[in-house]
Amino acid sequence: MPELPEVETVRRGLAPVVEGVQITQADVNRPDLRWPFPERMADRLTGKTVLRLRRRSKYILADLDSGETLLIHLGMSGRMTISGHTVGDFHHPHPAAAKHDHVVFHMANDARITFNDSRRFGAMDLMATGTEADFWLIRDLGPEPLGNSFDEDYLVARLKGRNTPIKSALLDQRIVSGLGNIYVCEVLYRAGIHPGRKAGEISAKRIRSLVPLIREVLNEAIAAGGSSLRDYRQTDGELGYFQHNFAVYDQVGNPCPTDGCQRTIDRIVQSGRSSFFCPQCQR
DNA sequence: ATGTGTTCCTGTCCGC
DNA sequence: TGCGGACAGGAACACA
Repeated sequence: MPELPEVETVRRGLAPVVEGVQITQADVNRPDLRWPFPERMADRLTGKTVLRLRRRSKYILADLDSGETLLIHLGMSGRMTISGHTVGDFHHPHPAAAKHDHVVFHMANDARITFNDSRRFGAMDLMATGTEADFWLIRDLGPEPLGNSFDEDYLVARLKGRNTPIKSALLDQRIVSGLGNIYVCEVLYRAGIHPGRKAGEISAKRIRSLVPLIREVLNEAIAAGGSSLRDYRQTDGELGYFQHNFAVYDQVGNPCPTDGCQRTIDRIVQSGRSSFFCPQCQR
């Protein structure tokens, strides 16, 4: 589920609770998620202080005072929740252990961070801090969509001659990293581009228009605390609310929100994934 | 190299 | 209620 805005929301929720705080204990309740955990992961986390929480694409990076960085990917169903801390005048009590609580971080400030992932498409790994450029999970990622190296000229050059549908191209993390199914659908709606259109056949002008729209959609979603689908929550249990702003995602049969458009939102399947769009407004 | 389909896993929902 | 099938925020992998 989590795309860039959800991961950023999780990072922002966790940061004030864990930055500068020691991990007193790490419970690792199974040997793997999508891949095996790194050797002696619990030992390499225990007693270490989290210096800083960063984000790269859909990865949360926790820099430790041991010189290692913990990488966390939430996959489709990964969740991180905080308990044992106080927000305003509300104290979040520790809940009972739940099914699929795979890793639990006990912090020196009595907060507890629980990683729960029913589908186990998530991942955790450790790398030497500062070696992102070479690290297998990070090295092939394209630019951050909210960063300076992602711009109109880059996207035009990158999509030139590509035969793949624009929907697939924007989901390709090597081209731009952080978008997922929801936000690609929303971006293409705002750009008026049909998801099935071949990337290389779209005019440079229309490709250029995608760049500010990608930034706009992601920034709006971050401001809304991400999208809460099914039971996704922010770290403090609050719901994000960007899902109320979906124009097309999961809106099959609902009216197109464009003024004067009489059509309803349609769905097609592209490489096994749903694309939602307005057949009138997106060409 | 590029494009496409499959696969990992669990949970939920919908029709019968 | 039960059962089967479709579908779900990701992305590596195998194969044409």
